[in-house]
Amino acid sequence: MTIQKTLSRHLQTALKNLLGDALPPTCKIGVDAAQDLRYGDYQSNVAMALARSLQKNPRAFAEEIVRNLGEIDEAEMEIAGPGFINFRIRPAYFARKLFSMSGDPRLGVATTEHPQTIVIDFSAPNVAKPMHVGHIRSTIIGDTLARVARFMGNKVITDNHIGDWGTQFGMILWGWKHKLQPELLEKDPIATLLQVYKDVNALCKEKAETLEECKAELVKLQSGDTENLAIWKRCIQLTRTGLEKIYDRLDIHFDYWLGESFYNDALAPLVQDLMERGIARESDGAVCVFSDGFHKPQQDPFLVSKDGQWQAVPAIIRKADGGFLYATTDLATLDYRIRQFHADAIWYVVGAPQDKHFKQIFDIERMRGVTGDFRHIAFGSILGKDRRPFKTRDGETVSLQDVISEAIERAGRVVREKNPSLPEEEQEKIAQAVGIGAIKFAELSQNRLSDYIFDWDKMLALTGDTAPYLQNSFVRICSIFRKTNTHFDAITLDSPPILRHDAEMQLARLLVRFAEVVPAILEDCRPNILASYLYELARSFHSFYEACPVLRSEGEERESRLALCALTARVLRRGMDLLGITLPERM
RNA sequence: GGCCUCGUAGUUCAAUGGAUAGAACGGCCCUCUCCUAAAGGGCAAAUACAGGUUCGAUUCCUGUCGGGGCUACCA
Repeated sequence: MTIQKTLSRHLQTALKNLLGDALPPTCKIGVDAAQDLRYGDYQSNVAMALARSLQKNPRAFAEEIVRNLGEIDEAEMEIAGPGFINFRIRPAYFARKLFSMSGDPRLGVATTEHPQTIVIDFSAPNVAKPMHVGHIRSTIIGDTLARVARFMGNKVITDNHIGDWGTQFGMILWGWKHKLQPELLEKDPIATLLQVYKDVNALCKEKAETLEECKAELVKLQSGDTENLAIWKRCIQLTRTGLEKIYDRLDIHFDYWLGESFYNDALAPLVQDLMERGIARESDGAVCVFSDGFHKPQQDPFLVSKDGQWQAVPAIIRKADGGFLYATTDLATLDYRIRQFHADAIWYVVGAPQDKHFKQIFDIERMRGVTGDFRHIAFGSILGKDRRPFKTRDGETVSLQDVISEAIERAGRVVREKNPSLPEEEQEKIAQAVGIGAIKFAELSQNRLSDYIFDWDKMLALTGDTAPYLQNSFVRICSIFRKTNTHFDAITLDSPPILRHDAEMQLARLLVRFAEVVPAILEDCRPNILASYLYELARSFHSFYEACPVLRSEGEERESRLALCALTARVLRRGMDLLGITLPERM
């Protein structure tokens, strides 16, 4: 059990003793890690929170609680400020926690009490278009959430819902037939397809007749024309091959690649069903679902004023021309995931601008009686230097491939400079771990909802609050263990470590919190709390490393410090694994 | 117009309603005979504005100003 929970239980007992039935059953007994060491290690606000409804003085009530608790093994308590109960954990208790943690492969992290089947939908690039920086957020955040959810004991299914059936295929098909240079296609399929798309797109703006021809190609494809289907399949295959290369480099993998086209046959029956059940109806020739969730302006995010009348913004599921849309496919996809995967939860890692779309989808499912934990895990936009979102429509943005290559190159320059004696092969491996780690960590250490400005130097920075800083702390530990006979994994403690130095205590304080931090990530799907925890841990380790000699200390102090290093290494490795970042043993 | 969202050091980002608002980069000082200096230790520097709720507000509510997004047949 985490320290947080242990202390919380103590408080609960005390409050029951004091209040009996007067204790509201829903009362959350919060115990938090203190933000400042002056106030101890953990703190609770219950006294202040309850004082008002009990008509008691918060400070006096806090004293009552502490008196009722009496002496506890774990910590000393004191009342401070307006009624905080501060806990100062006894070093011996920290040491005991570290001892039990070091014998646990999960490092104290409990699995979830209610394991679920969770489908996570992320990345989802379009066919025939390369991934650009805009895909970084969904891809990296989604992958980390999948890793964490899995580690917590859930059954996780990752699904790359690629855009393989959009209207862009009209242009691509036309371009394939009129513009394609086969030799270029061999060399770099995705870039060539993108160029074809861009050229045709430009051409369509000039010549209306080309646009018409493109539309005709799309209709042919959709009605099952053999030639067009073959080209379409080839495009998907080429794209997928190219994408897999990038995903491999990023060490990100999907259980399924069920793109939009997979659901084609399900769309017509779905619309039919929704109409028969009275959920969808025709409006202006299109088939729409008008959400019934809200009806008053101000409360309804889907209401819009049209011709002076308030009316709902519908989710259109069939166009007047009979075509289906994004919303239709998403409904069919959700059905499939419930039916085939038996999903309890479906998480969509998709940008914040699509907020309304998902509200509509989830609302329609509610109207149909489909239940589940559906979440739109939104994230902010990546902005250009001008603070405006990249306009992906023009295709003028930075490709993900370029970001990755540049990152590895920059890291490579530093490795060669810092560690010229290493074999070239190993230098290259380190450059990969450092470069890709830097990209991932830069993404994961931000609050997912904030917009941020794309900046090469920031995303690829190698000093400061970055992956290499964390990797370096691990490397320092490996370096210590290279000079002893044991590997850090082989360390087994006979007794709890000794914590005398401030730096040792601080490290201990952070190490035991790993078990509190990991489950908290999924409460709000925020990987950045893990990233910032790991950064803090690495910082604490670096301080410890400067202040406390390990190999040059003696006796039980040496053993104890070795144990602290070993445990730090294991927490770093597990934590970075949850973030999908590789830790090199030297750099 | 309506709805959503954001506004924090020079810059880029943090902060489940908690105590003296954290970092990083940049700037200015120190520290390699010592387990890797991709490091450590210091200094200066910020909550857009005005009200309200609360013992306590960067966080919740209202308004103003300013950015961005969405607002029926693209995905």
